[in-house]
Amino acid sequence: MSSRSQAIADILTRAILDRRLVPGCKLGERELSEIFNVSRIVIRQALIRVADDGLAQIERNRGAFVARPSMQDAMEIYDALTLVEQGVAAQLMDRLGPAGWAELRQHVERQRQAVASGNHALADVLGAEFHTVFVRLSRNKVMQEMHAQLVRRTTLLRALITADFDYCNLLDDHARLIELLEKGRLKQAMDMIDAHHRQVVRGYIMDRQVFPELTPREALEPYLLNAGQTPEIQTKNKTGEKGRTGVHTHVHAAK
Amino acid sequence: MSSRSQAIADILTRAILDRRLVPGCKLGERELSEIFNVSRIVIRQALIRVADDGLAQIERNRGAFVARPSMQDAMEIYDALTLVEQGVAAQLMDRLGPAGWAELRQHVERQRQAVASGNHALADVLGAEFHTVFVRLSRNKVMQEMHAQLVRRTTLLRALITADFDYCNLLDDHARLIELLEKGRLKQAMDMIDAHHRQVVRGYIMDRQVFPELTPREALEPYLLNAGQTPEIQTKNKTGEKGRTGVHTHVHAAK
DNA sequence: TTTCATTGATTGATATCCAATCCTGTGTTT
DNA sequence: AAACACAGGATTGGATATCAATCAATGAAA
Repeated sequence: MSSRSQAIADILTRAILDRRLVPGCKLGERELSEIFNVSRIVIRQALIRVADDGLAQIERNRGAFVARPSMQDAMEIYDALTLVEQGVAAQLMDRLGPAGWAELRQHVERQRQAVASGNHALADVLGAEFHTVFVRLSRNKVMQEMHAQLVRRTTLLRALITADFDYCNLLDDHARLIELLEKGRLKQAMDMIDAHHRQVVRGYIMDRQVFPELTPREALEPYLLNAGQTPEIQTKNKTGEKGRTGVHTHVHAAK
Repeated sequence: MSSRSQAIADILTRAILDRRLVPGCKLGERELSEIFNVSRIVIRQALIRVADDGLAQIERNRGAFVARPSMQDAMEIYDALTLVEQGVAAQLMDRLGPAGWAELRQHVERQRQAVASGNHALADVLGAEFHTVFVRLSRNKVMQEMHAQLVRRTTLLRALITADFDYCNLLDDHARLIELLEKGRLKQAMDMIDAHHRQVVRGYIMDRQVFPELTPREALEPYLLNAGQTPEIQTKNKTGEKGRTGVHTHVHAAK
């Protein structure tokens, strides 16, 4: 197993992507160290990792906060995502074998079945996963990691916008993309990817107020099930928190 | 000013890219902490940053080493770089204004003058910088950072290969790329980028033995000029290193 | 009411200590 | 002599306590 700071960074990442830790939420070292029952140093290392991934930002002498990407950031992220997926599409058109196309079609089919059976949660996951599978078929780990990071950041964006529609569930887009690529119509496929993402960005309204839904402790509790072996700490916290538990703004105010 | 660990990570990165710290070189925490005169924890945080960037790898309970990318890694990195630069080329063809084209041409011209005046060092830097300028003109910070990371990794690769030719100095390629893009010949431009990179990878011979050219202390000394204020530590090290200074393999043996 | 100063809290960083793990050298056994 | 086992050293991963620097918020003074 890797280091504990990596494990904690993974949990924080999950919590952010699950929108349990919302953009602007303060990630205090002491608070997190008490939650995970580790020292502040491990937390710092975890925060460095999360910040390097673009999901948090560290301000000197102020602390770490869940990232609040701007509209400009959103456009840049989607532009980059478009670029990567278009490039992968071009590569796959040349290099992908029958087994690969079959896997893609099978994935879409599974999602179709999920939609048909009313399992919207699964359909959502499969819809988002399509892009990941798509890139994985390029058999390029470097590109996979780059793409995955971009996807994580788009997922974070979805905490800041009013999502009118589930863009990932556009089954038709995915199915048509496969069809176009197999027929060698690269230009049309790339335009579709571009339109796909442009449509999403156009729907963005980023002035939505983000307010604290959960405290970090509440947000992170579900991820600690396996490692929770110190109720003593929790009681200690309850008794030791004194008066500062009252009103706690967990949202980083815009400057 | 950012944190100390970030500054040290930057220095380590520079030293790796300058090939003063060669692939496989062990980056011991204690040794680095003595070199930079900081605590081991700061070094750990710096190493995490460098490793996240792909220039080092951390093995649990064994320590950090300068990354030794495989031939497979090299191909994937260049594939990704090709993909990104092709995508940027396509974007620039649509969106770049006259000022942008002028900047590109001016950059090539400056490199041409450097070559003409025999300043090969400057020509090298400008040649490598061309790709960076190219991507910067996309005005997409996300993509810029992604591209910069890929470039750093290719730079690391050059420590592992026998560089028969200076691929970045192919002035003609750069000039022709601009010309093609301005004329709207996207397909040809993209093929040129692909050929450019493919040519480089084909020239790679990665079974070159990497042997320790410098100890970390020697490698990092030039970067410490501004912050060097503790000769006391150095003398203490000299007297305190005892017998383990003898033969020290700085190269991580291949498994 | 505005400005300034003090105080409290948090971060950045150090030093020291301990446990776990890896590497190595030595000694023993076959 | 070769293979194995074991013990010790060295290094990493981590905890804890402590201190300085900085930010934020409160309260006092003009």
